[in-house]
Amino acid sequence: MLHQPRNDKEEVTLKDIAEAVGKSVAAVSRALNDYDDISPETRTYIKQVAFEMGYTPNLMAQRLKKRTTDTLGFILPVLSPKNSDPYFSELLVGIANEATAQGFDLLVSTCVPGYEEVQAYLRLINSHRIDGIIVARSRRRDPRLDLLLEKQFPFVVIGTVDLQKGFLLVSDDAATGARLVVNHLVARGHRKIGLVNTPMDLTFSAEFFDGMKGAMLEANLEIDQNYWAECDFSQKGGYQAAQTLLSGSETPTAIVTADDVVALGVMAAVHDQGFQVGHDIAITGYGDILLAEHAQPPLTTVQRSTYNLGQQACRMLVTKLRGELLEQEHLVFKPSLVIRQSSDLDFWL
Amino acid sequence: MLHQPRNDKEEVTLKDIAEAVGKSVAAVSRALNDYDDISPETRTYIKQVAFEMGYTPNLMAQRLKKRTTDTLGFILPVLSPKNSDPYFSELLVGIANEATAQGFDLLVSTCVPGYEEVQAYLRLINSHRIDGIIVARSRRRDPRLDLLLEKQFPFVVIGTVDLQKGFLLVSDDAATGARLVVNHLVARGHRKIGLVNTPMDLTFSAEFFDGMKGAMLEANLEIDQNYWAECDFSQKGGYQAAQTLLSGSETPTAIVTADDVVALGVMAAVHDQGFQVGHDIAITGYGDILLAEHAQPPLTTVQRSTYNLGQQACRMLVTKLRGELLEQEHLVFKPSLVIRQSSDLDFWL
DNA sequence: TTTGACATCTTAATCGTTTTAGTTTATAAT
DNA sequence: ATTATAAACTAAAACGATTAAGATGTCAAA
Repeated sequence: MLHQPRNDKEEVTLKDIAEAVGKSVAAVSRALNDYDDISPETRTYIKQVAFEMGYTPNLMAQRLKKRTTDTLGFILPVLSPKNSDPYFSELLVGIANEATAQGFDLLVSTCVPGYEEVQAYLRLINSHRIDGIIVARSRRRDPRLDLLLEKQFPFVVIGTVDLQKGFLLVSDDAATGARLVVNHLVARGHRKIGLVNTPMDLTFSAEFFDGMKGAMLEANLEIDQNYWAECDFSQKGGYQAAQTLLSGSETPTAIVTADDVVALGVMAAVHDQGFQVGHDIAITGYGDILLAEHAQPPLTTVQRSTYNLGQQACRMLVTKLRGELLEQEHLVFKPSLVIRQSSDLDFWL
Repeated sequence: MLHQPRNDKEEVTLKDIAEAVGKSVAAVSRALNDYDDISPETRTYIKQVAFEMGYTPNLMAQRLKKRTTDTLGFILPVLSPKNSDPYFSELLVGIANEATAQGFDLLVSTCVPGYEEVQAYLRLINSHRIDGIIVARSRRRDPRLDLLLEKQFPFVVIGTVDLQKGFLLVSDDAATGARLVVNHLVARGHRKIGLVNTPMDLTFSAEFFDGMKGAMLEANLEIDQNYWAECDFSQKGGYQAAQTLLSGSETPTAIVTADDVVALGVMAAVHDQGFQVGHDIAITGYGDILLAEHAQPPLTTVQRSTYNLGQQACRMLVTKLRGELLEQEHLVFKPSLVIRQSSDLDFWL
């Protein structure tokens, strides 16, 4: 008997298959799910017929019954419509790729950080839309984490090494990254080292700052108030921060930044003030985005495998959701320094 | 009678509310959905109790019953893990914001363009996960569109003006953009104008090329084979393309590109070859990404409201899905020229 | 012949909604 | 007193899967 793929609008259901093969709906369901109380012959026959009829399970029915959605949530913080942080793009790709590989869907929502944000998380976790959520760019005293912990909702955090370790965590090691940068600059003879940091309420920025401070102390240096600014993750922010940094009577010989995009802005400002980047003033970034390599001059930066951060975060969360054993709940990637010309031209000849 | 919000793990269902208020499940459902065969008093009472008990509808049950998912799909093409195109980031934010505003979820998947891609679309539309899909960066003879048309699946296309108009369409007008650029350069006295285009199988690139060719013809110019290259959407691609362009005996006095990120690469290459961007060689981009404004020198480019493209695409698709009247099925944004120093320094004094 | 074990299936309940087709009650019209 | 109409509800059947519990038949052992 040949079963045509149904090409009308009607959807093929288990019931249709059951009628076609002359068995019960339960038998068909169990056959398709490889239960062993269905004889091998019937099983292959049923699968064959299901295939011929073009059966695809109704996900909503499955999800209702199984009380699971096989979907992860990710909320993209959006500062301004145009602002597209390469960090989040890369993270998203890592997460989405891994989700697909694991058979999970990824639900993406957006939100401007602030009060609304918690509401957005609340909506997402209260409506059975998703099984778990990925939180990126964690903050100190992060209300999102409080909420998720309180609601006992599964989640993984990307972006800090040092939170109260009650949940899954994936991060690069910002402090070590900062140390690498400072050590490099100090070895080149720099002593007046400025900092353009990202907002200090982010755990990343705080850890970066601590790392830098530590490395500076070891070199008997400290972070001068006059060489210290803070800005958001944008080129414009970096540009403006650098302008104030350079407005004083003395200028630093090196400027460390906590983000590549910010560094690009700093480079532009330094250039516009008549300095030669890499010669008069060394500049470093963080992240090693694609643009860093082809900046003018190419940007010394800290390599962070953002894609892997997203991928591993997703993998860990899925593993946990499946109830499988997780070898480690905290994953920290060691960063490495990528030395390019923005800090490698001839100083102090 | 006071109904406590239930704080145990159990979910509040219509049945719970029904028992609490002493009415039937149907009455509760109808009350919450504002049917007019429930008396105003009961309706407000039921709503009150539902609120107090912390009721949130089970989405999967609703979706199963209503046979709709209130979810849109978007497949992010990913060339390489690190490659994060600002265009797609901005598009995504526009789409996601509008989806949220319309009460829709957004499902994001990734895929490397090619054979797999159609499979990814097929999976998505076959499994009742989404009600409609947003297709970006359309191609000539796009297999994705063939598939969607064949399956009669609702979708909207972003990125071309000129397809067989059987579906929803949102686009900027690349041809006009190219014309603006060429007219500007010609007015500045340029006659040897090179082109670094993006891949010609994209409708965008083809339309850009046509626009440029037309404008050149009107100025009695043509696109010289020696000044004509093609590359993918990356700074590296632009860098390499520009290198081949500049390797000949004669060099163009202006290089038009079809993408800002590519333009940044071209600028780097031009600079590295010892030319001064904006003075020796004018360079233009397309898109007006944030980085364009702070490039060195700031990049002349075509303003495209990518955020709005995403937003409107989403809005149109949702309107269509709701069965509401759509004033127009094709929306084309007129681009405008943003003149900056990369094409505006002193030539031909 | 009875009993148990096993393989292979079926019945029916369930998930939480929505919706169709009534039912009940009160009030108004005949 | 009967009938019609409307208001305010309810019962039960969906939606399409999964699954617990039970049924049936076959075969071997007691």
